[in-house]
Amino acid sequence: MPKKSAPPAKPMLLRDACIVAAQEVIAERGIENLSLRDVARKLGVSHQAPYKHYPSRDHLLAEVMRRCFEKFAAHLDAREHSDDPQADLESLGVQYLSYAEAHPLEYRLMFSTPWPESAEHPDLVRDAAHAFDILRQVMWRMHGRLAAKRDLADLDALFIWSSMHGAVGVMHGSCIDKLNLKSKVRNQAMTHVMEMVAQSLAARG
Amino acid sequence: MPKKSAPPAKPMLLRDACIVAAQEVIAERGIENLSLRDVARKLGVSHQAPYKHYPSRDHLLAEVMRRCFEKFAAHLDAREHSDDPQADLESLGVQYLSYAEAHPLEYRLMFSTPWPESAEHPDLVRDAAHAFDILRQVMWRMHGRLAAKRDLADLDALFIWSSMHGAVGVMHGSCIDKLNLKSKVRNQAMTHVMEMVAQSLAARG
DNA sequence: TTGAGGAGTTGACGGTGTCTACAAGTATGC
DNA sequence: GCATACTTGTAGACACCGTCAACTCCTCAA
Repeated sequence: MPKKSAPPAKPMLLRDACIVAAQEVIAERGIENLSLRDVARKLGVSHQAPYKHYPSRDHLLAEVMRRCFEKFAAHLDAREHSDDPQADLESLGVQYLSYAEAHPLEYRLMFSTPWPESAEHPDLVRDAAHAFDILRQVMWRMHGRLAAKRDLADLDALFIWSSMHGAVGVMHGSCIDKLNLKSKVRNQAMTHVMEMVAQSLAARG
Repeated sequence: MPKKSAPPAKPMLLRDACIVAAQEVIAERGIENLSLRDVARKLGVSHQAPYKHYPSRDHLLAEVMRRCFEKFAAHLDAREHSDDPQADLESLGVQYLSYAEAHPLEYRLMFSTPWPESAEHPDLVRDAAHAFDILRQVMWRMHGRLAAKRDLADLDALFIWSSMHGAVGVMHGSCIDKLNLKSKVRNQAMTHVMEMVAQSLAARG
């Protein structure tokens, strides 16, 4: 038998440890300051060891990103579900924002960092699409079953995502501090965005 | 007299040439692949020459960013002005999106790249704030003169900016290609976002 | 004439990603 | 029992990067 039958419980310790260490470095000093040598040092291992598990820096980064999407989707799924699509959408929005608030660097990594060559990382693509599908399906439920309304539901999903994503980018970005806005305004901004989105959906009936 | 009176027409060729070259590199290969040595090579000059004009890489980058904001604000000011604030806002939105479309890397540089230490770059801060004020003043006009409505106007401005910025980030980002959306939906997405924003503003009267 | 200072040069240092070669450990096949 | 291959890790080298320091010109005012 040339092949062993699914070697169970392979240790693969370093492979996972690299991810954890990379996440730590990113959380501490941002994506742009992540270096594989840092990761290796943090693990007390030679600077070349990670290359045995990841062909390149980008491959490690892609795996980190993929796990972020996985965690992100799980976070969205863990919302307070509701039979009312309207209420479900609202709790989805709250959950989206709370993730961005709690993990700003992971959020930036997922949505504001150029992806590595995507063809080489199908798992990353799959898990990213799955996260979006959560929103998509809420919108499908909201618009009813008619296939004709599918396009409108997708458009609305993109609009909602845009507003949430934009609000996160604006409020957590570098500019916002420099616009001398009242702190009262800044504190209300997120909820104002959510209210306006809800209003625009309601206005159409 | 210890100070010469405003030395006119200082050549300062290299100083400006560095900016132009840096913009070219960014336009060709993105911000993360910009290196000062690249810039110097492109100008046929030693790798240390740029340091005579910029104390560090970040200072050069800050100046590039500042000029982006300057150009961006000028682009917004060049819109079709209208006395009707509603129409003015719409043409402002169109202009915003057309800039992001035409200069995606500059846009990313301004709004999705961590800023260098801001205290050292007051000019950057000033020019960035000026760009936002264009939107802000349209909203002030729309809400009338009452000081009490200033906060609401600012909140609306943040909402509008969020939606536009988010739409740009979503539609020009890495994810959108991977969600198997109909191309019809993708083409309509931007205008749909603008319609929804207009609707949410109108719904409140 | 001189000398001070700006512009640009060369060289070095430590950091980085990546390539290649090498040394153990471990499983497999005969 | 032993040779073979594969895995996991090490060490060294290379090219590139940002930055520091010292050096050479060249200009222009005193």
